[in-house]
Amino acid sequence: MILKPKGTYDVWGNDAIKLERINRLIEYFCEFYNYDYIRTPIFEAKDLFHRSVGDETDIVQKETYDFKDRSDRELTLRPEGTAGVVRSFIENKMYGESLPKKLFYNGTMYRYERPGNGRNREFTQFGVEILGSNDPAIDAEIISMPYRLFEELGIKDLNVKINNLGSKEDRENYKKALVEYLKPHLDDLCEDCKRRFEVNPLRILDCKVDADSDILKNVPSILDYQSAESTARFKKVIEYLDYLDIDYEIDDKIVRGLDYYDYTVFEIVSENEALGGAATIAAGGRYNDLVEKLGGPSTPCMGFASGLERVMLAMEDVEKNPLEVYIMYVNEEEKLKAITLAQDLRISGVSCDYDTTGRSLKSQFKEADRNNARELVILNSEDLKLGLITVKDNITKEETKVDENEIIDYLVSR
RNA sequence: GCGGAAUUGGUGAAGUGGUUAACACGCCGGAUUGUGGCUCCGGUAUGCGUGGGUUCGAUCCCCACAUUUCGCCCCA
Repeated sequence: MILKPKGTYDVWGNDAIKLERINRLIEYFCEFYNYDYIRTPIFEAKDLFHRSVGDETDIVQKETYDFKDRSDRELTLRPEGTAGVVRSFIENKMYGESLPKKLFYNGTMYRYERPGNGRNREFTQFGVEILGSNDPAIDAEIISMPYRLFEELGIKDLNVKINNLGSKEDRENYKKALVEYLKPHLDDLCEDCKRRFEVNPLRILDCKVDADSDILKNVPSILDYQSAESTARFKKVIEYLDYLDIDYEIDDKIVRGLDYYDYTVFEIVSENEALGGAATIAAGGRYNDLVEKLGGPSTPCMGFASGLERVMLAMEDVEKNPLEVYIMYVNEEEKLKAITLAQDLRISGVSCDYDTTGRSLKSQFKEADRNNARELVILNSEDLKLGLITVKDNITKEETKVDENEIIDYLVSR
């Protein structure tokens, strides 16, 4: 038997029902928030991700699927969605149109990782990007939109964590202060943090091992190293979130793993057993320098991405929509009637089905119940001769004999 | 990339170096000669992750690989 490649998975059964529901809600939300759908290629030039996500990040260092095509072009399966959208924004000169450009995408991403619960090599992200506005109201919308979406999906125990990384200069100033502070304590940090100290000291804030140590508890806060302008901006974001009635928690230890973030960054976390405790189901932030860095005009942007596999895990099981009509028959004459009746009902907008495995009538009843059928049509040769069809309400168990010519209208009306 | 655990039928699972690998659920059929969901009876086609090895003999022991899962790393 040939098995699916490691880190991939099939969506079917209850997961498929969940995914359909999520996708429908995404489209519904995006329409009402005025986002336009964008689809970009699943593979892009390798350089795009090196220059956007960052050469030194783990994602690019060890997780991308890189390959050469037959003409030796260096390509990479997209590990995230923002880079492609920004590339498309520049390449198609969308900056020439009315701004801001509000876009959403929903598709598969690829990272060569160790698979685990809610973590796959091929996974699906839904995300939103707003290009061309630095209004703090955008920040508030980018945070509140997925939050409301998750609420609508019935996900409980949502928690927003938010931080302000400020401008590049703000971060450089902070980095200096942080290094200064940590230097004398270096020996007391875990091995990973010693490495991070050299490569990317900001990420030490993320460390789980040392999180409870006094060293990290007393670490200088990045919020104290912001310019007046950045601090005022962040205050506005917070104010808007308050007005939108979003629960959040300012966490000055959040630094994201992608290099392009600045100013507002956030995570939406779900406390959920299926996810093994707390798991980030969406995250994002501002990236005001990225468009320029990739060769476009200076354009402030913000976006988020949400891993649909994790969203599915955080959701309760969903019931399949019940079947409206199940048609039962035993002999060939009745079967002919069943087939034509089924077609007529389906065209009339009534969902229905009938047996095709030669089951006994008893089993057909069971199958109808498995489909949660609301109405049972029980075909009977004797009745058919009189032009009658028996309909049984599967909830009240009441039976009615309906004239053959009125059966469609009768079932549509119910 | 590092470390641990797991892998038995449609599903959940018990079990043993040697004739028919339990039990439960599900499913199918019958009792009910065309109206079920309860009950009872019966059935469920060469099934022990894959490939090697040890052995007279392996589902059970050894090795490798694959997949899943937990922790680390990282992230959605």
